[in-house]
Amino acid sequence: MEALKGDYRLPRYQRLADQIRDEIVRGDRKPGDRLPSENILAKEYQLAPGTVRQALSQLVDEGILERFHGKGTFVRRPQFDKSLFRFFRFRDPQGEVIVPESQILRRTREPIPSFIAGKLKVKEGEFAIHFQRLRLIKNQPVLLEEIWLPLPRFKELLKIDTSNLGPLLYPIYDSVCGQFVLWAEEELTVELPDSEAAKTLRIDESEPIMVIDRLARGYDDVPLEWRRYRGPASNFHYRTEIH
Amino acid sequence: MEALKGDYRLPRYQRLADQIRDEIVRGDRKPGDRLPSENILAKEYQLAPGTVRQALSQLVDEGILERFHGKGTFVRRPQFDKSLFRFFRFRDPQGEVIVPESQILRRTREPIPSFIAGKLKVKEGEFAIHFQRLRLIKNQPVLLEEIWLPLPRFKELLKIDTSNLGPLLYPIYDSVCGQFVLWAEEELTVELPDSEAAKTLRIDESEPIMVIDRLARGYDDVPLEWRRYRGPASNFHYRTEIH
DNA sequence: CAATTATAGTTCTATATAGAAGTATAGAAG
DNA sequence: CTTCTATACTTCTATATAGAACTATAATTG
Repeated sequence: MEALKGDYRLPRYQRLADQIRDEIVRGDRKPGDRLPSENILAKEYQLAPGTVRQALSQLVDEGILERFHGKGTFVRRPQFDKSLFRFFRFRDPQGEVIVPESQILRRTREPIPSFIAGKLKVKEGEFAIHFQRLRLIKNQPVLLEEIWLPLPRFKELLKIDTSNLGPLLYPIYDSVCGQFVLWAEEELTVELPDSEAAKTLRIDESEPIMVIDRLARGYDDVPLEWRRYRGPASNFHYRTEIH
Repeated sequence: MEALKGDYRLPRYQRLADQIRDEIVRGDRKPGDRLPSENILAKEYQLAPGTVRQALSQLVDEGILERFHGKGTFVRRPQFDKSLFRFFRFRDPQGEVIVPESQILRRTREPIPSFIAGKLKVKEGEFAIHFQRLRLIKNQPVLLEEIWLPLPRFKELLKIDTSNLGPLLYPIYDSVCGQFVLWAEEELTVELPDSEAAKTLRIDESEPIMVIDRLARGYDDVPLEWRRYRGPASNFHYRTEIH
């Protein structure tokens, strides 16, 4: 027999949804966990089954839960295997998704630059993890990646071995740090590379590069990761949907 | 006393939602129209109020209807005034939205090129409207636009005066042709301009340009419009969200 | 042992009902 | 005329209930 927390003036289904979302955000319920059945939740909270169902429906719409007829309701686990590159939008000239290899150049712990601190909503001077990765296709560099992760949250990442990290970091964030990327915003510009980037990408400094800044967010829209891609603009192919 | 059409094996709320969506797609109900109240719909179709409400909720989620507490349920009208450039994603270097003027260079009726016919799901050789627009900021060309519209659907557009067309075409599609853009997909590449485009944009042929292909879709995801933007890649700023 | 059947648990669909809360309008009161 | 009040209509919240449809497991049957 649980009690609903939160503002009593809000509708009951809303308060229940808030409460369950909170349990997930705080880590009390983890991706893959099954929730108590609708009927059991109804009894626990002294609500009608329909009210419970309405609360769960809202969380399903938010992408936090998923339901399976006859099986149960579960905290949603990202389908990294299914849509491998949910956020990876680069394509070859034919429009097919490319899967470049990845090679980690650096992993350091350093004070976060103020520009990125602002994006990640972190105090200036805080420490962060800084990854530098090179993405290659047939040993030809195609992308240079700078990745910044705020530090208390991702500290486990400093411990693990970087050599056997695959190209997909988001599943690692999930499994190692319990951090869960739900959506992201990206900004694209075309620039000329600085001399260091030109050298790493093995291009001339006069060749334009595509710059993609991404801010990835988790539950509650909290900023989790900032990254910047840089690669030769020629043969670049980016695809997106607007709703 | 109406009867539900559609496959009788589908749930009733689904059949009702399909039916109402169909009425909107066919133009029997137009943006801004108010639907009969939930109770009246329930009586008309011999359904429980909750079942009707579930059907309407689905259409609200799809973005086709909107509800107002105490007022009624309405066919959604796009908020062109509110988010002026819902699909316009170019920004200045500071990230602010730019509103370039627009100047229509051509409006012709011609056979649709096969590449675009495929995108618009139209038979090759069909006729279409082809707009060519130039977008300028302080009389400086920044974008060249090619717009293709399939012809039976947009025939009213051939009649109207092109001189007083504003920068926003989608409200025109809605008011003049009853066509309603709901979402779009875009593909970005960087290329070198052909000599004609270079001349129109007043740039050198060696200066890279950003190419954005957009396919805009309406109810039922039917392709409505194909357009291609081309503009100097420098000072380009594109922003999007991925979910 | 393998295949079928029964059973219990889950979500899903649907009905019926009641009152709260917001909106618009007509009429009364000042 | 302006303001308040009553009324009717709308969506919104909530309860209670029943059975369908789907899943997993245990028990039974061959």
